[in-house]
Amino acid sequence: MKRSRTDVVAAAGRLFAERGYHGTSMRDLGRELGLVGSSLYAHIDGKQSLLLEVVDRGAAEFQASVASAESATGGATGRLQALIAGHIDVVLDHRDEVRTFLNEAGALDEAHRDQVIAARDGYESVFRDTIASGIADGSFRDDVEPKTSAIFILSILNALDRWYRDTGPMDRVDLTDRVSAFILEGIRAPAR
Amino acid sequence: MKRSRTDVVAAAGRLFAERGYHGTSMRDLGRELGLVGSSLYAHIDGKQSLLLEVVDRGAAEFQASVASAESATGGATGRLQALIAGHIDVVLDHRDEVRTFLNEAGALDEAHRDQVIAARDGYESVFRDTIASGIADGSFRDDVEPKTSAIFILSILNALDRWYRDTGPMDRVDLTDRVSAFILEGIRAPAR
DNA sequence: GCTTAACAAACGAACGTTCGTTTTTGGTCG
DNA sequence: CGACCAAAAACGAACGTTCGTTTGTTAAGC
Repeated sequence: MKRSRTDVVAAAGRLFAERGYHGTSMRDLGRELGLVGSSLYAHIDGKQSLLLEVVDRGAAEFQASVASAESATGGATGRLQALIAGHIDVVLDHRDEVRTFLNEAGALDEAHRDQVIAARDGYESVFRDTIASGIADGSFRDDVEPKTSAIFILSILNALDRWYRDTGPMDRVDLTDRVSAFILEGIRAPAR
Repeated sequence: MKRSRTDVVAAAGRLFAERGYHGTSMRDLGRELGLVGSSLYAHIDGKQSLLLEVVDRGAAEFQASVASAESATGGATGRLQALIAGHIDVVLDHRDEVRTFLNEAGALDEAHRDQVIAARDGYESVFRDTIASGIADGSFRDDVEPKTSAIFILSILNALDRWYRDTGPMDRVDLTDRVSAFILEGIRAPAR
């Protein structure tokens, strides 16, 4: 049976996401593809480079998403909502790569791990800057801290894949609306 | 040098939290304590039972915290704030056990993993019920979903240990206030 | 001096990876 | 269309290493 390099990377993403890098053996990965472990080396350099490829794929999805949210209209609020919607789609459409990107970067060698951390920080800064500009133009409260709020928002978004299923009672538009409402309005009832 | 069982469990928590269960070898753990790997077996049954003990310790901290928040005053809002403050203290005062509890439960055998999942769900339900009672008495908006909101709140709280340091510019009271404000009020500026 | 802790050595199993060989594949030509 | 063939893919066996754990023995503490 002919397998392509892409098949191997996809299967690696699945297993790394599910069991972690150290919890996945090359023989496990082979079995996932109906192969014996050593056969994988016809397609890839080794386990570590496989992890790198999966993680890079996750990072690239976020980068593509943020690029397309650049053009959002509706001021800081509209821009933030576009960032949120884009993030949700990335997390849910590329679960395995994103999970690996978020949870298994620590298994990379130091140089690549530092790259991932820098990429995450750059991504976070887009949220931070959007919040800061919303404070400046009066869209957001002036007592929120951009840095802290950005982290709170990303904490919610990055945890979505742990519990949300497209097959559940809530569709993705509902989900996005609820996330946005929670972030923008909180849960307290407005004073009457 | 005399080591106690407690020392071993504490060191295991440290390494499991930092490198993951599968990323930590018994020889690594021995080295952490100035021992050779096989010496650990004078204190513990094996690696798996060590993981179980660390995870149980994390679960117990949450249980103790929720028990002491039972007596909070101030209606649903006060109760929720007490739950938040308690959760923050548990996460930051028991980082290693909590991290292991949250991230490494998948490395447990199925029976114990199911126990952990049940414990987490029970804990989440306290948040859910508090939110539901706050909706019922008018403290919270009536268009929030208790289940979804509880998950959002816990997503923020469980991610704290990834970025917050007590040594930073923000002390723990500040942190707790910012988290509470974000959850209760959101970030949007109130209409004028 | 008796219990407890730590050791060094060894166990079989599993790890990532290499290697030489066999099988499968897709294109080319009679 | 079937026969051939180079290239690619999969294999089984083996490598050196590391894994979790067991065992018998030595050192340390009350």
